[in-house]
Amino acid sequence: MATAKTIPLSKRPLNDASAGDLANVFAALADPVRLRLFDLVRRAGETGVCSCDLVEPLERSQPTISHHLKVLREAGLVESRREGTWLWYSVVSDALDDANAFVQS
Amino acid sequence: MATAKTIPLSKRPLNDASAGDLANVFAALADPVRLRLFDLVRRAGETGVCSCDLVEPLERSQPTISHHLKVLREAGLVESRREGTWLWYSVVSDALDDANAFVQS
DNA sequence: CCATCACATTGATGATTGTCAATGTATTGT
DNA sequence: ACAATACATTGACAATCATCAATGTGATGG
Repeated sequence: MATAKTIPLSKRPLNDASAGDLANVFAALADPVRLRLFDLVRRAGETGVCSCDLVEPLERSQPTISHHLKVLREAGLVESRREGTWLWYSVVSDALDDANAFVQS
Repeated sequence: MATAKTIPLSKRPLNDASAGDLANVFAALADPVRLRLFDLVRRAGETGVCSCDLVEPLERSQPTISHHLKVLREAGLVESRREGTWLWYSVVSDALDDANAFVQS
């Protein structure tokens, strides 16, 4: 007899926990400035981009950019590496896998 | 000589307008209840699902569900069709195309 | 016409958010 | 040690949001 446990994960409706996790990722992308930030970081590839080069093109104050980068970092979408006084941001690979799977199907 | 106009759209950094549109879509998905709502509606296929069947599984009040469905509708992700006193919700096909393209690359 | 059912709208409340000026904290070069 | 640079944190404010109780609206059936 078929029980809930026999239903493959992908066929089961979203439970509250997974929905919460996914919603956090989408929330990180739910702001124009953060979307453009992520886009710029992603374009920079493995090398990444210095956050000092992100303030001007986005026309926001330095604290605002810093705040948005923190949101992206805490959502697991980007990571930073110190190089002297600079911070280089790059995308976390596979960070968008769940989001991708959800939006795809 | 290469000018900005010769760069294909997909290779250009996100401008503010497209970022705003995309952010609106992600904002609609940035809530656990709405994610699960969208998931349930999508699972219902072309037929769609009566919104009366969405209140109980999500454990929210009827006005709250109604509010979230409105958000999804205004984001262009779902549409509704009247059937007597009921409203049947179904997904708008291709509504996630832009989001998919962004998350994919 | 009236009661009922399905759903939307209103109004209120507490929580979260985007933004910036001011300030704090590392790190580097002198 | 000091000044300068890069970035983070704090504190404040207006705006938006998720939620629900109460109420409104529109369709159906008797």
